[in-house]
Amino acid sequence: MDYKKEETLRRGPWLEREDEQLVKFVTLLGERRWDSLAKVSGLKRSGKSCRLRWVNYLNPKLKRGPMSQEEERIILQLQARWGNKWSKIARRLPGRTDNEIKNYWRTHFRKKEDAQSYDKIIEWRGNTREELLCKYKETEIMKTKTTTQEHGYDHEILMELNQRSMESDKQINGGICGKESFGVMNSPYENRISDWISEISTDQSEANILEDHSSSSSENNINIGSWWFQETRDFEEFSYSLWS
DNA sequence: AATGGCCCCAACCGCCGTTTC
DNA sequence: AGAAACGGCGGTTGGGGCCAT
Repeated sequence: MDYKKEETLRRGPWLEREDEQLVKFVTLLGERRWDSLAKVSGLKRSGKSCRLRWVNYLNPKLKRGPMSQEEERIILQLQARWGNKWSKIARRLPGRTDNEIKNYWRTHFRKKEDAQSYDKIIEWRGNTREELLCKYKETEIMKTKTTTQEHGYDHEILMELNQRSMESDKQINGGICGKESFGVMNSPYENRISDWISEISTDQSEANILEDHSSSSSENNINIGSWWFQETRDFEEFSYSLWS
C-alpha cells in the first residue's frame, strides 16, 4: 500500500475550482479511465471520487429540482418490484442518479415502510413461533401470487421452483437455518435467479403494456415465465445454465 | 440567542464483477 | 490464465440547514 500517495489525496466537499477542472478534463478525455483522468488533471482526488462527483453532480445531463409525481410513482413501483436496485431504477429515470433516488426513497418512503412493518409486528404479537412462520409464509405466497398474476406468469411453476430450491437447501444445510424458516434468499445463485426473474418480470409487464396498446386480447400475450421453464424443465439444469 | 433534534444529501466505504495487461 | 487495476453498486456517514423549544 502506497501510504504517502493515499495521504496526499483530498477528501470531503469539492471546491468550485476542482469542479471546473474536472469538467474540463472529462470534456477532454471522456467519462472513463477515472484514475488516469484524476492524475492527468492534477486534482488531488481519487479516480473514484472524480467519477462520483461527475456522475452525481457535474454531469450536464442531470435533472435538477424536485422529483415529479410521475417520477415518485415510478420509484415506488420499481422499488417494490426490484428492491434496493437503485442503479437499475435510475436507468428508468433519465437525469436522475442512483444516489439521488436512494436518498429520496430513504427520506420519503422508508419511514412509511418501517411503520407498516411495525404494524405487522403488533398485529402478529402473541402468536407462537409456528403460527408466525405459517403467517409469514402465507404473506409471502400471497405476494408472489399477486405479482405473478400481474405479470402473467404461471404461479404454480414459480412455487414449484421455490419448493425445489428449499429441498436442495435442506440437503445442503441439513435443514438447519434453511431459508424456508426465514424467507430469505442469500446465495449468489438465488440472487442471480431472483434478479433474472425480476428482469423478465419487467420485460413482460412492458410487453403487456405495449400489447395493450396494439391489441385488447390478452390471449395474444406470450407467457415468458412459463415458456422458459417448460422449455428448461429441470430447475437444476436451469440454474446450472445461468452459471455455465 | 442558544441548543437540540431532525431532515436532506453529498461524499465515502467496502465489496465484487469486469476489463486490461 | 492469472493478477492487478478499474468501475459500479448498495450501504453508511457526516455536516449543513432548518425549525421548535
